[in-house]
Amino acid sequence: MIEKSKPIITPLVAVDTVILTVHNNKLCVLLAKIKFGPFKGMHGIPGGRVKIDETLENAAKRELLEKTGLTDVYLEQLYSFGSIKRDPSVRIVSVSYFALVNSNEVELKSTGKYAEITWCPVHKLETLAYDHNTIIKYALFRLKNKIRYTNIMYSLLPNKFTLSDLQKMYELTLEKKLDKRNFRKKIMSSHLIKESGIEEGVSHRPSKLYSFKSNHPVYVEIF
Amino acid sequence: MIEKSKPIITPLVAVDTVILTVHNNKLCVLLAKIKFGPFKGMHGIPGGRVKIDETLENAAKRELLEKTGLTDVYLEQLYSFGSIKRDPSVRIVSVSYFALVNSNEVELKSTGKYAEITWCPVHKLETLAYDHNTIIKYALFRLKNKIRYTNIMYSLLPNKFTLSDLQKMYELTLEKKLDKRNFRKKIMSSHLIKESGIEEGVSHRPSKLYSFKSNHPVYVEIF
DNA sequence: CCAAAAGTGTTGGGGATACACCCATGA
DNA sequence: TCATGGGTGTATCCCCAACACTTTTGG
Repeated sequence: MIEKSKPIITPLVAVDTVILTVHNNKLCVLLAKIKFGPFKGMHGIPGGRVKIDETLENAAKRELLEKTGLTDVYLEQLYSFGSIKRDPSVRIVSVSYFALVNSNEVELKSTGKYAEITWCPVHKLETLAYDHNTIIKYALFRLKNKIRYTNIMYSLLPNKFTLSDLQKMYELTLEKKLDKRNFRKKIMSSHLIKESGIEEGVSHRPSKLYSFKSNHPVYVEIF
Repeated sequence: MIEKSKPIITPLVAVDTVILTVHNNKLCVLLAKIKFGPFKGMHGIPGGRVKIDETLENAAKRELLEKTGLTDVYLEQLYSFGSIKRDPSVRIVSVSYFALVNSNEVELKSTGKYAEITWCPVHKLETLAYDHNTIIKYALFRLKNKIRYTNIMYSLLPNKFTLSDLQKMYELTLEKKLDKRNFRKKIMSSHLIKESGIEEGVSHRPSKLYSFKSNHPVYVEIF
């Protein structure tokens, strides 16, 4: 399987992962400051070469684990980008993924290749390395659509949450206010979540807590 | 950019294209009989390695041109498949595309790598080479969804067509009968097509001909 | 009793579905 | 005049959007 003494005439394969969360009441993406190469000093989403003996998804999971310490989150392949000069130094095809994480469960870790790692609001992005602005836009587009007919919000929220929490997630993602009564009707009629206790220690009427029935993707019309 | 005397430790990159059409009143996929390699003798969708100096989309267009002689058809990236053993002899990541063509405009051409090329009804598929059954299923899923909110049927039909022709395309793709009156109302209110003459030489009331206003993808809610 | 967020019902309009008959043409 | 497919309108239902007040708790 391994050929020797041949020039590389194939594009290389990398995986780039758009890791999204809600942090400080804003939809954010995980960015890393790049230490080496043509985009040294710029920020970008984490990524790296796919090893010969790992699947694309496993490469994305490896990246995710390194940067966030998380394993069981929603992860989905987005699109493959193959412009010839997206990396000016070498021909790389990037298979992009997007992940949804709950920022409270994450401790950001820098690793060898990156200088620092931060959450950056998706609507205040500087110019990023490679074609990463494009990739993030694509991820946001996909996310906006997908929350209308799946339960993938489970991956953005803690296990138990209030309906107001959930509504806020939808509002931040869709970038618009939603009507509270209609929102609740739709969510409840989707049967994706179940009651799961009562909030405590708040100085107002305590809300019911809910949790998703499934922590795996389920497809149902919601909106 | 080209490194010498190093073992290849990166997966190779290929493009596989699901070419769909309506032929003999059935939704069909273009299959090719494979001449060489581990799947010799089996059928599969056309594909091949991506060259170092061509984009993914251009690789798919090249494949399409070779097999069908067509250039200006609807072509969209589907998904990238990267199982480690999808090709048992070498690690290949396949970026899949799907295309819609009008079978009347196509003359199928065999080329070096493939023994024969045929249209095969998508619901009568044998077991194909690689993971090509999976890829085709994925393409059909995408197509079924996409015709509900885009004009991509333009690529499956001749330039001028009747509303009955169009309805038949939808029915074959969605695998269900549609109500004629409601279908026409929805299509007309989408404003995607325009009147374009009258049918001639039929032994019944001649139908109006229509054509798509745009032969490029347009997104509009239809169904 | 006040502040703060939770929780809850009704109405009206628009779009989708269901359904059946007349029309234009060639043979 | 008949066979063939082309072409059209209406009634109903359901879903969605719009909208404001009461409830519960802690301080």
